[in-house]
Amino acid sequence: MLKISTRGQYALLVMTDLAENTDATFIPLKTLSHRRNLSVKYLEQILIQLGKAGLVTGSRGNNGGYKLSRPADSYTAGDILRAMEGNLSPRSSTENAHLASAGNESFWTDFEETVNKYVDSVTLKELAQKNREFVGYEYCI
Amino acid sequence: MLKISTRGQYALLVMTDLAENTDATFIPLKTLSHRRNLSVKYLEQILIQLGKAGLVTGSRGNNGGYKLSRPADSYTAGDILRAMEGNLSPRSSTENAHLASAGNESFWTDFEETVNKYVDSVTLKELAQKNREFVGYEYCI
DNA sequence: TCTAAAACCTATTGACTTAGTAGGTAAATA
DNA sequence: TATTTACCTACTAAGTCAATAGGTTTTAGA
Repeated sequence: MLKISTRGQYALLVMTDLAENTDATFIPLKTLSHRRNLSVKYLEQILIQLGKAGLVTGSRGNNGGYKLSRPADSYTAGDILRAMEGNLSPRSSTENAHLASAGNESFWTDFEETVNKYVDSVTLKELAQKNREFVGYEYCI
Repeated sequence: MLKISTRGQYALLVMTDLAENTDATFIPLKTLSHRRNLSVKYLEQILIQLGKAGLVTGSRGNNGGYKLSRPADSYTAGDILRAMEGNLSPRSSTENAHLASAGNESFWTDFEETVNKYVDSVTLKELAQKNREFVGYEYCI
């Protein structure tokens, strides 16, 4: 159905939260989960996956938590979504012989390319900035 | 997972099959299903849905079948996919309050717009043409 | 008018995916 | 040593989706 999973969407949100934290401190899951009103256990799965993909760095124990592994402007939205969703191909990877009518193969590869090009045109820094603007506006009400 | 359902993919294939039929005759499901090696009953669901969307016209009884409702170059791939998938929004329509952090709202609306713009840039006629070229090539082996 | 061929309709199953929960282990700090 | 945190692994309940199946209605032709 051409949907990005909620996990992918949450990942994008949490990454913007981490991006707002410019100093090198770690932010614990508890704080992040509270900000987004999600269970710690659920967010955990997302951050562990982001960690395995190298996008965030975790630190255990007291004063531990998560932070971005790199500067915010070095991430694209695509980096984050692909880390959660796998590739962004509009076709299932389970090869289906019936569907392999290679006539419109290029339609699908171009489709995927279009999607990737878009999500890679937006940086995490930009997302965080927009988010901050919006939150600011919200607080002004 | 950003996938187009197999039904959507089949729909695109079947529509190209119908597009090759330039005269006004109806092609029965039996023929179409044989060409794509799919069960009649399964293809049926797809064509009924395409019919309800007005993309194909069915005729019952002897010598009945399906044909395109309009000339092939008046369809875009997007018309066909949306008829099968509903809208092509990368987010689920079931509103999730947690995810409504409108900061990156524009990211998602632009995402959808990018997808729609792409799928609407390809006409059924072009798809059918590519398919024909490929089949020709295949037969030459 | 009968018969066959076709579209059309509605339900169901079985496999898979996914959102969210839960219980536990390992590491780091105070 | 105790607390705080990340990290790991499993599970469940709901939903989606591909594919099958049994039936009804319409149409053309014999």
